[in-house]
Amino acid sequence: MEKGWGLTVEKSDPFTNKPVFGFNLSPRLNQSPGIMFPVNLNGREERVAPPPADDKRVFLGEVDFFADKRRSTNDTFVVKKEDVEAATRDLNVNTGLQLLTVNNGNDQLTKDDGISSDIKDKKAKKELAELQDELDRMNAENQKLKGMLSQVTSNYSTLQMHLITLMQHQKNSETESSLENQTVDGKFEDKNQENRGSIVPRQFLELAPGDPELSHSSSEERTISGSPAQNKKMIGREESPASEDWAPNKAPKLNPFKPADQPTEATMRKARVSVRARSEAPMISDGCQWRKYGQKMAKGNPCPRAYYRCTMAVGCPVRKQVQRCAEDRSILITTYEGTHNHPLPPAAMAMASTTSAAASMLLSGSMSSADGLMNPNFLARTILPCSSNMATISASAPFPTVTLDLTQQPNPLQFQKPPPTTQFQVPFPAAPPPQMSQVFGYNQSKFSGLQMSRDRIEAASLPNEEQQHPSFTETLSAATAAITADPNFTAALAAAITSIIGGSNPSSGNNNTMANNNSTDVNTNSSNKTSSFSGS
DNA sequence: CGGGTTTGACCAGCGC
DNA sequence: GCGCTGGTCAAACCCG
Repeated sequence: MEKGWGLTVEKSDPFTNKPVFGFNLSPRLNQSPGIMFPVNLNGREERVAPPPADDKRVFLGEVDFFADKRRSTNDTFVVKKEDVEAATRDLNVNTGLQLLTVNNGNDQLTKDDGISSDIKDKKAKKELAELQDELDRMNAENQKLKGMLSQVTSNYSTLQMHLITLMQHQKNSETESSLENQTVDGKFEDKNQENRGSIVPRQFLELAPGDPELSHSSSEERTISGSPAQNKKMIGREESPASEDWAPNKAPKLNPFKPADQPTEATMRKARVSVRARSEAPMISDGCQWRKYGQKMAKGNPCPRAYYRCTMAVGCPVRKQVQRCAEDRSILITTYEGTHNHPLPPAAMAMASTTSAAASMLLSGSMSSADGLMNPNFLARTILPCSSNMATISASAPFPTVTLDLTQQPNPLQFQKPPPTTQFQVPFPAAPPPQMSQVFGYNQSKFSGLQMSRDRIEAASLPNEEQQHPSFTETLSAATAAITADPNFTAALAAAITSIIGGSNPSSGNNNTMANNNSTDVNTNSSNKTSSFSGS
């Protein structure tokens, strides 16, 4: 090879701006630039087909292959100066590649003069590259095994929950008819009907601990907890006098179902909905009345975590935790747990519906499809296909948690160019077991509507009645906007969830009699959003 | 004075 | 068994 210029060519990823590959060119690069590039790889020449002018991806893939090979050698090849100029010109014209460096031929010659040291250097670098490749392979294998372990664990949990659910449903079927006839008046029966169409799955409501009506607890049963000392002795601290009104703690005792049902109930009760929103206020106003009952410093976060319980009714089991995000203290993380057992003003009812719906959505989704829980991210994408960056589901947390991240605006591109359709698969099988629809109190079409929000986006212009549901994009955008404008975001958030679930009007829920209540906590704008989002 | 907050103590669960 | 951590309790305190 004669003296000349070394030529190193790299191409950057147009999105990340990072080099995605690079290679050295031989002196004969300019021979047939429009057809084949002679590329010198590890001492031998190969020819690389130039990319189709309109398809960069093909080219990227092809050259990526060579880029891998290039890692095993740091050869720099020598070309003539005039060839460099021609090659550069041809490259720019034919491929859009950029000439990054041109090595001076004299420097190259100096390197070539020390043949032995150069060979040693090459050998060492080659070994290093091989070790690096080996390390990469091991890392990849490790990640693969981790993923497999996670899947197996999740799958086990899913199957376990599924089994418990089926068992409970069987018991429900056995006891339902008799229980429905035992209502003191027609009140429960009416609400029961409403619950079936509510966004809150009936099972979830039934399991709402301490709910005197929805849990079918008779007044006599409710008074059982009036013996704190006894309860504390029998069940432990959770039945302490101070917590006697805390339905979650006494639910196992009051539940008419058999002990075999309790694991499911505990899981349902522990489902949580976490909302991340930017707020300078110490606590988000969500329409409920809360009493602070504790504060702790949580590990890994310099900001204390505050514990609140709902005080709108004696014995309401709903709790929430409020903590600022350690990374960004302008973000307030509010975690809700439980279901209200009392009438609520519209704003509070919206949040109650939100948390219940989101929690039940998580639980029902995970229990209905092993595939869903096997990959929590997949489940999250499936539940909220248009907002994978806004809603996440944690299956590994101590309690299943839905996290709604409302700190950022949705990415418009994400909705205009959705991911491949495989990510939009409905977690339910095409024909879900009939007991599933019954157990969770909503029909498949509603849940399917949740999955079809992308279709709604695409067909938003059609004046079809069924498409008048706002897409999740629209809803969440509006919700986020509402939060930005007003920390009292309950209705907007509820609207988002409600829309996802299938557009059940919150006012048709079990507390619809409160819809006309005048609550000072109700934000007018938010209320309007609620009604408009769930209008159909 | 009633209701809410603060804060140290207590308990349960979990990992080592 | 021990220590750590999260969750809760409850007396003391604060405030309107």
